[in-house]
Amino acid sequence: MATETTDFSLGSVTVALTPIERLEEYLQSRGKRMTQQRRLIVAEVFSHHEHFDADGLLLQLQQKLGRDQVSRPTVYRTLTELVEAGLLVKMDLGGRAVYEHDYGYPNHDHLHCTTCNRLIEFKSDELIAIRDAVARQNGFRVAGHRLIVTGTCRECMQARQRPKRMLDRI
Amino acid sequence: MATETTDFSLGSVTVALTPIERLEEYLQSRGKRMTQQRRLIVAEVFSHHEHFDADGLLLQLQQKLGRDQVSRPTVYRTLTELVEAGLLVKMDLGGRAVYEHDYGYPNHDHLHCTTCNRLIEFKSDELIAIRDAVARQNGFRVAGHRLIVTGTCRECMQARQRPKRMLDRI
DNA sequence: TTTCATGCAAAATGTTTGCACACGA
DNA sequence: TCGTGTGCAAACATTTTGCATGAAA
Repeated sequence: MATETTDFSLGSVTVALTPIERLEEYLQSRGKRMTQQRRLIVAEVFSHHEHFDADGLLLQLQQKLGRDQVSRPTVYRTLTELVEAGLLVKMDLGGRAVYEHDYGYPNHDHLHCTTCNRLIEFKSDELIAIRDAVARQNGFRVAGHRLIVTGTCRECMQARQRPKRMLDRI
Repeated sequence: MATETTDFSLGSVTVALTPIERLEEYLQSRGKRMTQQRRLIVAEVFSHHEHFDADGLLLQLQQKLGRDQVSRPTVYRTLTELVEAGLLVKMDLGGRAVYEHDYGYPNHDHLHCTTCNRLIEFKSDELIAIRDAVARQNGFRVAGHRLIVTGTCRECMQARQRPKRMLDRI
């Protein structure tokens, strides 16, 4: 505790528009339309701050709204749009696409526990500085980055040490 | 040039065994067998240091050896083994699995040009230091990491500025 | 009233698997 | 020989697409 002084925790970013308003703005600028399905998807996606995939989102929508509100292709198409609109970021984790909030939330990176599959977020300005220095040296124009540190989280390490109480979290 | 002093270039690591010998050792320790197909795959994979995917490797094998030397499932199964054996590392890039050498080659990260799809390698000890500090603060046991910086490489930036000479590299 | 978006079913993509036969130790 | 590896075909999981219908602007 004494030697670790840098703060890797996340704050939040104040934004002028709600996610739905932000999407509306984006859609209008492209001659696209705000639909009932897009509203439902954005509302669900931004109702909590967790990482999710297309299938999980579809399931949530079906459970909360009934089976016939939003179809699978529309979920995929809308997720692509939300990424284009800057509301979400997409990352590839073990073959499937995982999404998380990018709007109203600071840029950050992840610790990925390969035992319980949890993602822990952290933020580091020093990392950005290194990234930009490397890019500069290579004449590379940075658009963004994705850092995923894989390993085992505290809970799973402890669970491994006392194999009495087996956690079956996925 | 004057302000950039840190060295991000890669060296190489001297190893006692050839990749095939290293695989042989791994296979024996597990009661598995060295086969003609595994030999062919390892030889092809380590004949040059480039990033590749399963499909590309299969194509290379078919072109150099004829169509009936190694099947697609065997390529996939063997790639999985080479990762387990520590000869290769696997990463997910835009939905598909991409492999690269891990044996006889230092750990490193990548700049990914989204225009020409090229991967530029770099190495940074400072990055490792930050990674480990974050992990320590979270009680996280690090197994490894994957950092991919996305953007546009020098050549594609230049090509964009003078749209005369169109590069059609993929 | 004209686009654009949706849903359905089917296709495409990338990867994995069951099973009979082949082969290495 | 004995058990592991292979190839084939089929299954699989995820994501994308063509097309007719439905709904925003």
